[in-house]
Amino acid sequence: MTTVSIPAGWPATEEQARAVQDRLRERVVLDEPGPPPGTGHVTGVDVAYDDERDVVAAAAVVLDAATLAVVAEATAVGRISFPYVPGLLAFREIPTVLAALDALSRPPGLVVCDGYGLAHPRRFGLASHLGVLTGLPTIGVAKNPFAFTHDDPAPARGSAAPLLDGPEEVGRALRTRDGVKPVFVSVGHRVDLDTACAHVLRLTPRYRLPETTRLADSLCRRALRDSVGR
DNA sequence: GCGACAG
DNA sequence: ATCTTGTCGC
Repeated sequence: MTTVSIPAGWPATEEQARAVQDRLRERVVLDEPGPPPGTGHVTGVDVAYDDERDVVAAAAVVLDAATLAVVAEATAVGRISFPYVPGLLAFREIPTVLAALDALSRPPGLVVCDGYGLAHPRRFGLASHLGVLTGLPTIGVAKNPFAFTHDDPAPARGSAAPLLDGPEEVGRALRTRDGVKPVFVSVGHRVDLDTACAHVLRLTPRYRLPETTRLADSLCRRALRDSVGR
């Protein structure tokens, strides 16, 4: 497990953070299909907080995309680098997530983030931000529709409906289990939306949320507990 | 102007 | 995100 500090020059205000997003957004690549589902590695990243202690723990879990077997894991802890502000989530999570990714012994392949990519007020959510900084293909899978709208997908697993920001499609409400609330998929970097959804369906053989995020979630919570003991 | 709003 | 035990159900 590695320890990270807040990077020099990290935004200190919302205005600065939005300026960073506006600048980095130009580097997002949207014209690649992305890695074929079921091949190579798929990596889940997630973060847990202890606001009381000002500590954040991140985890990265690498799965074999064909079997969903875990092939590598890493964690990192650091200080909380930004308050939670809707639309600026990346500034709270990214330094520690980058450290966890760096600590992996295997290449991550496609990275699955908790949250959004293109589905973002300025079209630059956490998944897009992480993709631009690492160069890796990324997608976002969120549990809530944020401020976006969507029709209810048909009840069967695999059904989907556009996730809309006004008239613009920014992602997809994707039903991963029969009759269960959908997840909200959006493109991060170097992956198209159809491919992103195909990956998410392969990652949900049993539960609503992808195995990647389930495993990363439990690992970062454990790392947070272990960082102080309890 | 105010509230809502990924995690 | 987080506060939080047992409990109902497959």
